[in-house]
Amino acid sequence: MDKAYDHKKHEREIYKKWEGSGAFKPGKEGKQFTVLMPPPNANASLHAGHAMYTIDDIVVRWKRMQGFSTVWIPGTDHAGFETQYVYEKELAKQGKSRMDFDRKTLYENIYKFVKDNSGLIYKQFKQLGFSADWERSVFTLDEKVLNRVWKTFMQMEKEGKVYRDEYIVNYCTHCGTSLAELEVVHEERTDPLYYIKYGPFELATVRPETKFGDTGVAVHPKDKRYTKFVGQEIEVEGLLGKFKVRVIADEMVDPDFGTGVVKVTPAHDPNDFEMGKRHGLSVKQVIGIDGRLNELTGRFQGLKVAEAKKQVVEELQKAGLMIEIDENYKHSVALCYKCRRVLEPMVMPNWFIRVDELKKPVIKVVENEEVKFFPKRFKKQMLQWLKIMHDWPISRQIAWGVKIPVWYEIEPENDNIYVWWLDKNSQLQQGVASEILKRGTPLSEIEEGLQRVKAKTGEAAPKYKVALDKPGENYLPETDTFDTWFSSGQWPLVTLSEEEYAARLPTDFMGTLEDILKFWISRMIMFSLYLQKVIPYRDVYLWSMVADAKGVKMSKSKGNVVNPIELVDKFGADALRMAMIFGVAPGSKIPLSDEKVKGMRNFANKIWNMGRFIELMFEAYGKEVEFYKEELFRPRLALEDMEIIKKLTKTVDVVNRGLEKYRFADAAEAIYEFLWHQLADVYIEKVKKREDKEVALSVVRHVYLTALKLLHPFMPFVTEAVWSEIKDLRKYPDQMLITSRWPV
RNA sequence: GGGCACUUAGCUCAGCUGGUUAGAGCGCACGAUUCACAUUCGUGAAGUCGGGGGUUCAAAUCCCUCAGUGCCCACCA
Repeated sequence: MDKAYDHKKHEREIYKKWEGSGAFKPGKEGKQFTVLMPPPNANASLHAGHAMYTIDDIVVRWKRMQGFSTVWIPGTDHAGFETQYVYEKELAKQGKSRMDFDRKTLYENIYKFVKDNSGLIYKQFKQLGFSADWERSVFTLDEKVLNRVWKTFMQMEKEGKVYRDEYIVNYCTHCGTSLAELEVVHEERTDPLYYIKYGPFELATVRPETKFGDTGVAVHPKDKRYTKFVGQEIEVEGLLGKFKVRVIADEMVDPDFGTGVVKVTPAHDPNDFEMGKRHGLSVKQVIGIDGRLNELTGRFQGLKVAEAKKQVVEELQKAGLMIEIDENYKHSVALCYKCRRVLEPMVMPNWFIRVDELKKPVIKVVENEEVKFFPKRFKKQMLQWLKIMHDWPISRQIAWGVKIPVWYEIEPENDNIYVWWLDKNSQLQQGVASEILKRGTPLSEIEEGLQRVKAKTGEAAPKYKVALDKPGENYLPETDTFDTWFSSGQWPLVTLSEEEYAARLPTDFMGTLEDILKFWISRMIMFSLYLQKVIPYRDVYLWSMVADAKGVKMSKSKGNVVNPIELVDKFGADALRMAMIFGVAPGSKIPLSDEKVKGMRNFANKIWNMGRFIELMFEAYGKEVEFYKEELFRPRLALEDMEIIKKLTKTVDVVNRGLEKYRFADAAEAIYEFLWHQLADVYIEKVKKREDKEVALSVVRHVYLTALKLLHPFMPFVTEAVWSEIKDLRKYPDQMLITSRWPV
């Protein structure tokens, strides 16, 4: 054996051996144990967060050694919005944008992009030693997933759980899609608050540029100052001349804010939208999906929102309508979580799922702990969120995703379908579908270059059919795609085959990052209960962010991002894995530093050298030892022999209990302490002085081999490496550690 | 504004349902070492357990309160 453990010399080879032996496949015997891998983005490369999948691997290896028929099913996610965003950045480098492509081409290009960039993450997972059954890998755009997702949608549509509605959504004019509330990030900003003259009132607003879309003005019902105006139509002087709005009284207005008067712009503010709905105000859209003011804004048409605001403010001042400007107004603004631009609340048609009924059983299984959360506090977080969860907007206006299987019927006399498409010369065109057809453009041309279809909702909505294929001549497809979580939410049902449901559902363990608790965990429980009347898994273990040595969250802007693969190169996979676990409480941040990983590399080396020492001792004294394979010299054991055996038994116990409770650090620390400070520092030092070497060696061999098993789930490579180096000292020299029996 | 955590050695953190000298990893100081390992070994310094109050024979551990930090949610015209 070499003097020091060189991970580079062993890791690759050992992994090949495992994989080639079929060790990652479920055994034919034993109870089923199933773990699903949270699918990383298909085109992603490994980041520190992924390294935490180590926890899943520990559980899987542990159960496999315990004799369960264990399988860890991996997969990748198409990650709709995330991926399209990355792709568009690539496009921008070539001076192009998504607007240069029809939808079909854009999808195909992204598909190719993803294919070209996928595979890397699995390679990296393998470098970390993950023992998943790679041949079972599922991609969320695989045929079987698509079929399942469409089937689900059709069932929900049939049962009235799906509806279309005009709804105010957060729209990112840069990314070209609406976002669910969950995807919105809020940021505290200081912006000017404008006090303007507004008919008989004065009022405060941060968005004077939306004034063109005002259809009402609101006061608090109990605000005596304004009671006499309620219900009246008032005339307001505006930049485009005078206009009339109705005064409404609504509880939502805070009489203490500003002057206690609010202008109501239902098309461009979520609260105003709600208020408008309550009082029957009309919705007047003045900002388009391109982020520019539209034809209803006169000379301001075509200006981007920020520029429009500037000009409107100037003109209000000139017109004497501006009273004062508070420059230090603090409020939070909604930002796109991806591009960090300010979102534009916008009214547009969306597909929704009614969650009231669907979430009830979810709340039940969380409350009575059929699904258990580790650490426990996430149960509360989950319940809190489930209770306020409202209808889920599942449509996204991006090309990269699972298409919504719906077709709209174009009626000759109806203007309820609006389309954007690239014509024969690749020029972007838009207009009302029925009118375009009347003007002689064939439907086939629109379909060919189709970018987007926007169909009205409510009474004006066109008839539609739910179908995968075009149901008739005069139809245009829905161009929206499903929210990524709509497909990944069905993960347990698509990774397992239907024949396996009975045996492997619920699955046993789900370890994932806490920040997708609401996006993903909740939806999986919901879909599994709705579609199969079964919970998707019994135990959910949430891990937290991987942070730097100081406990600060890693981020590119702070420059403290650690690349796990570099650490693996430097110190070995075992060292990184152990560093992720050691000294980390469940649910807390995981501080990662070179020093820590280095320390664990030293531990790996210690393990190696203990093996080396034992081998050398057996070479020197082995001939005299009746060491019939892993047996102890029971009748001649010394007191210190009994002691170390007792300590081993205790360690087995602590490791088991730690793993059972998902207290991985407890388990890891116990085995670390035992191997290094009990076995190496104390017992082995005594062995050197023993006269009855044959007895001591039988003990050291037994204890060491057993301890290697305990350590294997945490540090699989080095343990497997020494295990194989000292094969002649073992009873079954050909047996691999990965499939050996867990000590009891 | 509502909720959930956290505040213990220089740093990052363990200390479960209260009970003998409060622990680990890293770091630090001093020393050792041809005999498995310098990716080593030994010895050691270092904490009034965020502040205040309470319960108890006994509190880092339970309760109240104050302060700070982090996270989740809601909302901000």
